[in-house]
Amino acid sequence: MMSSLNPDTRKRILQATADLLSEGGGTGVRMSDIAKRAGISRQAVYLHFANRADLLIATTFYVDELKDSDGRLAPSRAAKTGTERLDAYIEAWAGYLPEIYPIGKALIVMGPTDEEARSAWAQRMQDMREGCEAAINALKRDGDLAPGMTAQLAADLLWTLLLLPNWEHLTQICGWSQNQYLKHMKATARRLFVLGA
Amino acid sequence: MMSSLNPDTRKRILQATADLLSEGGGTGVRMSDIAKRAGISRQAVYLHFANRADLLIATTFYVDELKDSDGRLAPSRAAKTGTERLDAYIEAWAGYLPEIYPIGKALIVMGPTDEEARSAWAQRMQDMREGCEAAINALKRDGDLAPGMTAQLAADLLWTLLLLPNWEHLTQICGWSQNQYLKHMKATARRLFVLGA
DNA sequence: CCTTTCGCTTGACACCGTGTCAATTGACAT
DNA sequence: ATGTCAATTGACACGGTGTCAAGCGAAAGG
Repeated sequence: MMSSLNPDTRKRILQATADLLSEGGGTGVRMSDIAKRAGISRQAVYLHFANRADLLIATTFYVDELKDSDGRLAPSRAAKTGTERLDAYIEAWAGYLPEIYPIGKALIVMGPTDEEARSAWAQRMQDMREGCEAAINALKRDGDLAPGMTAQLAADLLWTLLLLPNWEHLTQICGWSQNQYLKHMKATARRLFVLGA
Repeated sequence: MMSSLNPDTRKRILQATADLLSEGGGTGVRMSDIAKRAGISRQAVYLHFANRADLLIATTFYVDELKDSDGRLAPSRAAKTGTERLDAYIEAWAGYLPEIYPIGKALIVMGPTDEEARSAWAQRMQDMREGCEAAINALKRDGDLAPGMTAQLAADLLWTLLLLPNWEHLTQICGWSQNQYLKHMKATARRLFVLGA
């Protein structure tokens, strides 16, 4: 339907969106700003994307592709022990977070007023939960899940712990570096979920 | 400055705001909705509150007063051991969360576009951090802080763990009951912060 | 060389929610 | 009766999203 349009222009829009969101921390970016940055008219943006939510969602995929986001998960899948898998998964996610943060924040911000944006982000979070479950299940398979922890409970907790707003809070309000985030999330997860840690 | 206006009307506005936010989960409440519910004109709301952020902030105080929010903290302050204090603080906060949730969410949602809303909520979170620090410090005083934990690190983690979006996520997405939230947060905090737990 | 098509531009406009303003009403006091 | 005062009414500006119609320039095809 929109296949007749210039794919270069489309890419410039996506890049402009990603850039502006990064600069603005995921907020305060209007359609007109994006158009200006891409060097086209505001209306031309609507020739390529139905609306703002649509554009933001397309930008998440653009960023994923650009940064090879799922290549990042390979070490986690390759891990032998559950503990290794937990570590590797947190490492992958922690690396992904700063990349997806601006656009993720933008989606979260528009969530309350836009069902499309809300459900697109919710879908990503569901995917992320599967990673958490897989790590926890590997732990359980090894008999290394901490006592008093069901797989369900542990997955819920790990999932919640790793949510983007927590990363934002720890790095921006508490002043943690990315390395500290990674280190402390790994230590926290071990302590919470791994038997005798 | 606005003291000449009818205090009953002011109260009706605040109550209408609190009610509507509760019903709407903190989103989708417009000035006109509030006015209608309070039985006055939209403009009359502006006679009592300078703007939407102002009204929301006043509503937080109204709710605090209505629910005796700081009376809730007494058990925490009275706790003898650090572990007791940690438990009591989480209990107090967990009881507060469902009450403040709708209006807190509304403030969070408008944060990105309204500095007044943003900083009002940030202030509440700073106050909450002091409670976290006090509990952690009591633990440290008792020599019961888990090894590898500095007071700073533990306070950051506890603070983050208890943030409103996490409560929202656990109760609304993961389906935890309020009792489960309370129980698992206490268990998680003990496991993370208390020596040999 | 003329015409069509295509990707984009230009400018106007509707909609929504917030916030502002001026004129007015109706009740209650002095 | 006069004034004061809370609140009403209706109009309007603004900013951001989304829509529409007309036009323009370059490239392609006869």
